[in-house]
Amino acid sequence: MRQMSAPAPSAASPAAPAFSPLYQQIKSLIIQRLQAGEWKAGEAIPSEQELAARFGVSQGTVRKAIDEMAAEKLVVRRQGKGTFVATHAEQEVRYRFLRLVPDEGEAEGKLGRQLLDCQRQRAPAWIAKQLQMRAGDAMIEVRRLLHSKGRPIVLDDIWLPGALFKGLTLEKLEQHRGPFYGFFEAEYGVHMIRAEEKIRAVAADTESAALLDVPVGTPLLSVERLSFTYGDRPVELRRGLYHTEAHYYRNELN
Amino acid sequence: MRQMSAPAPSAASPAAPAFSPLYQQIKSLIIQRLQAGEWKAGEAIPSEQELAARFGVSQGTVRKAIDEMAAEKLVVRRQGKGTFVATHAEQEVRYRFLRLVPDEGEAEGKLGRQLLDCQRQRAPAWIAKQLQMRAGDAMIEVRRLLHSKGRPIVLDDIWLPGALFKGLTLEKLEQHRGPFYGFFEAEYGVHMIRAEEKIRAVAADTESAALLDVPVGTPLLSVERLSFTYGDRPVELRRGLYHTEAHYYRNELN
DNA sequence: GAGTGGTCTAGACCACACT
DNA sequence: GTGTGGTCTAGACCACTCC
Repeated sequence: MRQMSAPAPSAASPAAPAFSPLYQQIKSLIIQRLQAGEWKAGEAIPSEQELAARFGVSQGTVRKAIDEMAAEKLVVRRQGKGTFVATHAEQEVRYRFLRLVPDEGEAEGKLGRQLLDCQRQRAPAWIAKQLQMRAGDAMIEVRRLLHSKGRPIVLDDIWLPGALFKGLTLEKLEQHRGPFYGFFEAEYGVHMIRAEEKIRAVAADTESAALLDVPVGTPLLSVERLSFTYGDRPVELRRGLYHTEAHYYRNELN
Repeated sequence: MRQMSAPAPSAASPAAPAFSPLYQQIKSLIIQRLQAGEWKAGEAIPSEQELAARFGVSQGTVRKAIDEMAAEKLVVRRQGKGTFVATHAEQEVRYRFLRLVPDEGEAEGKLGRQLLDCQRQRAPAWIAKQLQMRAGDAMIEVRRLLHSKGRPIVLDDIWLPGALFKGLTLEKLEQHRGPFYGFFEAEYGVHMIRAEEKIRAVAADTESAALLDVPVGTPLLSVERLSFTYGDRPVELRRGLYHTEAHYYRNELN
């Protein structure tokens, strides 16, 4: 592989220079292979030496590519062992995207899970738009409650593209233990690597109030999350209603 | 400077190995100088070559130290020009810590600012604890409103340690244009480099409802922010109440 | 001991900004 | 042109894991 240089001025390339450093190109190639499922979640990818040989670049260049991927949490480095495809199934990073923390005792204990519903539907326009599908396309909706110390804390409404999650049923979800994202990786090869959340304060309506066991009108945190897989493809939309009486949403600003 | 190696087994060092890579030591040294105010906000720090010579290490080692500092936004690299002390005063990063976004039109227009109050007080226990001071120590409280398109959106209550912000008055705050954090840097040498937020949904009480021009009981986002300067020293506590009818709090998960 | 990632070095060359 | 950060290389050695 050779450094891509700036286009010659005489060449017919009116717009994008399409230039990028070697290590970025290497990074893209590795991500392509990740996306293709060449290595499964939790497995080791080839060593830096081997990748360097394979791509015909120095180890330092591969290293810089992998450094960025580690920073983006696409992979995890382990000294002496290798570099591994990141997974939501591991103990340390379970509920990586859940920022809800109890007021007392930093470490949230085990969360109880109660599945309410799992239906095949046609995507309404506002959901289809965010998931980059067409209105009316097949979509799966899952609803569930999370409990902490026996009390309902989170009411989640989850929407998934039907094309990616063929055969997903309530039974399958119930059989699986642990977070959904670990299940999605193992069962459908869909890795959530990044998400955007829109947070608002709303009042509980009659249905959510009943499910969360609070009076109608109670202020709740509405958390709308759009999750992305490789290549910035949106693959999940969910809206959570959080009861923040004894919990809070924790965020770090840098 | 030489690599600090693991302690000899015979030496009397029962606990902490106190080992760290060279580039981490360099990073600490540079941060110490930042903290000491050797270079002011927005100024250039010495070139990588010069720092390497000064510390007696290779340029690559200094580079790695500065890479981390750039990732933590302590410093900003500019190719061809140099490396600069990060500042909240620059146009691009103003309101770096404010995550509130209007529903329509990603780019928040100019925010109107209305100062309500600035008082010297004694810190109550719950504030003193978070700011790592003693209850009863001198503290400054500032209250303000932020407006968007003429409507009040944010009600902020800000608490600062009196010892660090001597002579801060309502008049001084009013004279200054732009975000508080730029003002704090320029006037008091206090750089906010990181913050933690605790977010909940609450109901507007009579006072906040009046100030934000909403009915009592309206769900509001309560955002409690603890900001830190170098060395993880907490130097500001604020609580904001956000009206999220036409705005939302945007967050990115990685 | 062999294999992996982690650190450090020295030097070459490129891209960019100022003057 | 000079000086800055940005990329790439090649090689040495260290730290950790597993056999």
